[in-house]
Amino acid sequence: MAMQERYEPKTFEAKWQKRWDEAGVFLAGRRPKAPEKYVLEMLPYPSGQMHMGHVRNYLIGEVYARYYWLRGFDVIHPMGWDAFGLPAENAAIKDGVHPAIRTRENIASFKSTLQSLGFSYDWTREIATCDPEYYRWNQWFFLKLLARDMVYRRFSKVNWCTSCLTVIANEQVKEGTCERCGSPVIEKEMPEWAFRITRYSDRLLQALDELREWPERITTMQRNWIGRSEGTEADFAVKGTRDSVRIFTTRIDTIFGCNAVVLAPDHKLVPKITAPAQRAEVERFSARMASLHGVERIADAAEKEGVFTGAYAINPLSKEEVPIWIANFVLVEYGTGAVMSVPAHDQRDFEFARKYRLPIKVVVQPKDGPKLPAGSELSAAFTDDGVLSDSGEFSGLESAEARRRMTAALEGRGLGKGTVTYRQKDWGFSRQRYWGTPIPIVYCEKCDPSGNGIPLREDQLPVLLPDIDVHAVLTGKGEPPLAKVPSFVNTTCPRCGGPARREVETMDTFVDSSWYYARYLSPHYELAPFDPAQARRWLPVDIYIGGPEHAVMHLLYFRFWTRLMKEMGLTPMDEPVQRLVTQGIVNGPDGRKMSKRWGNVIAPTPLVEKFGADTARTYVLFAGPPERDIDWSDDQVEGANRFLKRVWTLAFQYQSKVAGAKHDGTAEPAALQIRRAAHKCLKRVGEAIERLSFNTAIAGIMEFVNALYLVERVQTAAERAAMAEAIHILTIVLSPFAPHLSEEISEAYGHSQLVADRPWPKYDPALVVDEVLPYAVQVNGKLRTEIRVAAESGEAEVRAAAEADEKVRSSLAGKSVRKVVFVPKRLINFVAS
RNA sequence: GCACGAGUGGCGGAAUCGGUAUACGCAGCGGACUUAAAAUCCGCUGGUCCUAAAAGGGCCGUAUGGGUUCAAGUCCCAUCUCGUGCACCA
Repeated sequence: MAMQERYEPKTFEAKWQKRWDEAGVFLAGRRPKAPEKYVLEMLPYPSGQMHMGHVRNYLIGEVYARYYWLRGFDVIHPMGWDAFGLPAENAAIKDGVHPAIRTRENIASFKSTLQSLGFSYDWTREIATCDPEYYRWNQWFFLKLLARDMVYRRFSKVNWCTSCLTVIANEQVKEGTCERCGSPVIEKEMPEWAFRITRYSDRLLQALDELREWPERITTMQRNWIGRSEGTEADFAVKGTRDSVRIFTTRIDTIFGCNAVVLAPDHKLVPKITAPAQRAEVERFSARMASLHGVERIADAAEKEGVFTGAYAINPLSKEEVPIWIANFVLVEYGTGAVMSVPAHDQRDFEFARKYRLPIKVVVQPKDGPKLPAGSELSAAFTDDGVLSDSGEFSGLESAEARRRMTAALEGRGLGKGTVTYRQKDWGFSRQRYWGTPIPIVYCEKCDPSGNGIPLREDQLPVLLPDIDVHAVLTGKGEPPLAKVPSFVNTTCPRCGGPARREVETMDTFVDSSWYYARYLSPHYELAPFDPAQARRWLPVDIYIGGPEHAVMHLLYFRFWTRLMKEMGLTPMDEPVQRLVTQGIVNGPDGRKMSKRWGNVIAPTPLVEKFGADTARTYVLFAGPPERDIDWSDDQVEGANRFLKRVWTLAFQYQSKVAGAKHDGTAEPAALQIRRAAHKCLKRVGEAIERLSFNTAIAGIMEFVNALYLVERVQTAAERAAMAEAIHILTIVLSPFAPHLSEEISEAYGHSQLVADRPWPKYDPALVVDEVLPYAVQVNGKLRTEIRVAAESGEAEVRAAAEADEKVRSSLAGKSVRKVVFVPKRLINFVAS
């Protein structure tokens, strides 16, 4: 079939998409004996409009997946939809469109856009988390985890809008008011369901060391998030009572410098210990702190404020009496909600002591250097470790040793212990939302008078999300939406069969995304969330690609869930993902983040219309390395399109002349030159793709095409065969990037087999080494000239050739060579004086 | 404040293990083709100095200042700027 002269991608891109689909070339599992690759991109939330940032994310996995298919692997490259969630529900409150309808439309739009770009997904494995077929397994996991005591009910602070009378999300709180109605938002204690992820804090932290193919900044963020700190808890007896205050500190070595004990304003001992004379002031302060929204209390951070309670505590080691204060900077939810204040060795305590004129006592001296002045003379806290002074029997010890001995002393007297504290909290996962997975719990007054909740039996799953009258139920006000649906709420108790009420909260969508990667392996499996045999074959995921904004929450939950699944015997490994890639943002042409507000959003569809899918793909991948942000550039898009046109024109020009040409005779120099370029390209592109350097892979193909344009003569049988081979190699190396163009050319050259189903040729090692190499010649490290010598030359020959060079001779004139540094294949350096 | 990452031509970027800095693309300039333009193809393109110019050559140059080394964009120390994340965490 003759090619037409012009490159018109519109005339053939859809054809190839159909052919790939019909041939089933991207169906995972079609090479059961081959080694496997699991290529996964974070599943998208299908919002209204797909933009190029999504496309970039998926293209990284796309090229990788297509490459490994060519390399003979069995590849799974699935796509699905994170279909539950807040935006669809908020939109429904606004315009009354049922979230299910909107979500279905958005999915259809996303899917057709992805298909128009020629993505190699195995669509037979598509999942949507809002399908009962999927979310019933969230419910199944919930029941299993409840049985393993990994789920519990607790009270927790939520944002409560005083006008909507409902819980709102953090991102809906704007400067302490509700984004929707502008009314004040307060913190309110509400019951919620939580997973005991903190039982795994230590394991999740330790295993980060093993994740060598994760970006360091992601593992660092997870470390900080988990926030492990080793310290000591110590009991300060409250003078004149039987109570004691338990404090947490990482610097027990400074305890002899303690001038006060400071409690959180909402610490439970506060009302009990406050002296009558101080009561009014303490209550006023506590009330003011409670009325502040959490965000404001932190925003006000600079100013440290506190109030004396009138009570005194006894230092368990020094036996000194110190006052008990309450202060805004102590948080009830961290550590024990109480600290010892040591102003000489903690900057925050220092500022506090200055403000309220509390005594400052130095008890740690620098190991070397001058001694610290008396506490009253200090200008800032000394927070480093050092040597203890004025610390009774512990004086003279170094800080680390003192911490061990003091902790042991406290333990011995039953007044404390060494502990580990984590910043990470348990994962509260219940939401007062409609558009999520119903929690399979009922409340029965007869069987469960305390309202702990009765789990359903597995055979009662799934609890289906009821259809609703959107206007009546999704109001954004009052009770949770499901509470307004009597047919859902009213049910029977699984124990006594009497009347009962269903749990009306739904699950956080992070539950959906914690295990979806395993569901792709057997998306219609009915006995369990997925088939463990498939898990053994495909897991862990080889490469996982997504935005760095998911560094902590999603990726920690995802790791946590993987451990749970292993303990349930479902999966073989501790960690879900071998290699993690976090891709950069695609900014608008103005360098600002794409957003409707700036009107700088670039959508894929018009681009595909104008230039074709292959240009869109090639541009995005050529623009920069995957992890870096890029600014959209229309000029560079034109450049990518020009390159593909050049490929087309090249193929067009040689089609009638070389298609099908074969020759295996002796290598003629002109033919050899073409073959060298082709095989070097093959090597370079393969290596670049493996290290995800797609921009240099494309640069390598461009250089190859440029070289083919400079070929002057293609006449002999050997030359024609070399050109035919070169164009064949070109279609292969180009196919992960511009697959439609590759197929079209390949077909025109008489190949009936799809490029997507052909092997990546092995490069010929003999063709990728040069016969003559350029050597840099340096004198004292400065470049003087470049010489060309036979590739197999050793140091002596290169040196002789270099010394024969005119410029080198003049540079060395009058000097004696003291040393010669020879780097094979690169350079020779004369060190002379 | 703490942690992490980045800083290379007019622009996007390349340099994989310490070994010829600026590959490839964009923009710009020149040429070919054309009545002309566009498109296409070919070539040039870091700064500065020597020279009328060319050829040729010298010096400087990867945020800044030091250091290690025969050799530094790359390693070490300090500083500046930008980005991201976390933040009264005891």
